[in-house]
Amino acid sequence: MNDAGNAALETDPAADATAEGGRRARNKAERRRRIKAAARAVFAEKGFDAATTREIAARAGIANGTLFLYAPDKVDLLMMIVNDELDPLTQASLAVLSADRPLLAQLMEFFGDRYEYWARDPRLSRSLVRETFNHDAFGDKAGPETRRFHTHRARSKARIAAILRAMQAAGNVRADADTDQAARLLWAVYLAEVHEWLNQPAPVLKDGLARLEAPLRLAVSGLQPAGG
Amino acid sequence: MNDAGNAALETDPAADATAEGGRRARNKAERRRRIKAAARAVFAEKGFDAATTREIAARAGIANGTLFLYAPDKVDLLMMIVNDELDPLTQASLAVLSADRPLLAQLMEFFGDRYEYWARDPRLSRSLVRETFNHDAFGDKAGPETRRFHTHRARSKARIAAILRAMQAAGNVRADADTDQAARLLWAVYLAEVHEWLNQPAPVLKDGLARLEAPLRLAVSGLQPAGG
DNA sequence: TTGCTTAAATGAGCATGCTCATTTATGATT
DNA sequence: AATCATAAATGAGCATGCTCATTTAAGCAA
Repeated sequence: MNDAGNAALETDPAADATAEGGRRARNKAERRRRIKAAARAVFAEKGFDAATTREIAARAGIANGTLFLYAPDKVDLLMMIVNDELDPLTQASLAVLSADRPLLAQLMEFFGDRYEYWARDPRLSRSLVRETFNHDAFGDKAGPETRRFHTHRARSKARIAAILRAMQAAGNVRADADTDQAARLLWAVYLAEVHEWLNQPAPVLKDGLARLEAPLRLAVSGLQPAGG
Repeated sequence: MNDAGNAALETDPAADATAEGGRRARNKAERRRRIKAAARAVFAEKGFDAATTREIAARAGIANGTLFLYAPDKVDLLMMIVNDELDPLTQASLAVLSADRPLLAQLMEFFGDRYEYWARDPRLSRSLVRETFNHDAFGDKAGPETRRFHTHRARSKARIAAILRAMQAAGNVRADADTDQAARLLWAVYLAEVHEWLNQPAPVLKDGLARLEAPLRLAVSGLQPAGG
């Protein structure tokens, strides 16, 4: 990994500690990269529960204890990976929301992108959704990546509420609806449905989306302007 | 525990194996009782996570391994207790549902009973709700008490759907609504809200119910007959 | 280069949920 | 009562997530 690592060349520290910081910083970044890759691989192969932190550490080429200097617990390893993959996707999905298009269709697009992601590795997604519900304690025990996940989820929820407010201003949503409550409702439906969908032996994307659309439509119908 | 247990009196098996079965059956029942009591106590004192199966076994006066002859895993111990306490409550709540009274009020009563139960020991309830979401695997790995819990939950959901159908027949719910989907929606709201409520440092019953009513009202409004 | 300070890595070890080969109790048979 | 078959109980032991005292490496000053 470090091809300039013999003692003779090591006399000048600057020779190795270039550009982006010293050796420490670079070693740390490199290790984090290897840990992510190892965790990704082992989780994919074995699933979250069967994966052991020992195997992840071994495959990353580090000692067991070292792993826990980079992630406070196993869950945070999973969140680390999922955050990296899900964040850009979420950002893209949120960007195309608009006040001018039908609410249900937009919701289905937004949630559909997530369903598509979950469908790529349903077993791992099932574990993630499970851990999502754990949200244990009141923030104390959660690792940084777990917190990141929930922060971004809250942002998404808020963004949906904002769109609802915009639609309200445009007259496409009942004026007397509480948009925050409505966003909570919609998200609750999404969570419950995705949970149930992923708890099937072999979740199929299309089936999941169909199961989602029905209660979502029902929830949306309560938001229609009077006489809609 | 067995006061006729000396050898001299043991010559006649019938002297001890009375009424409700032989010694084996009675020992088993007695042990199950002690295990339940021990688990109840330890869970209440330490919370689910901090409670150890070793302490439960010790307090029940049995060996460690014996515990797992009576419950396949720790979660099933919790479910055993909760089922015993929650089942009568659920049955009573379901019994008073009727097609003639306002939907929202009935839902608030039904879910309110559960909130009241959860509020008695929020820490333990939090763990239970968390495990509820685990519903791991496709039924394979779940213990009998865990399965009992989910069966009864499904029954409750079905009962709500039935009430919705009755209300539909009475003209109090939109004729074109899918009552099964509607029940799913309502239950999803309940789950999401109870989850969020219990994840606060000190959940207060009234607050929780207030937070529940809002999105529930919204969901119900989508079920009103046209022009309601 | 030599010390020295501090950050980082290490791996033995702990706690705990659960298993399983062995031991013990129970009930039936003679 | 003696013998046997089977159900049940036992506790040593395993796997694994995580900790922490100890060791090693990195940066820096002289």
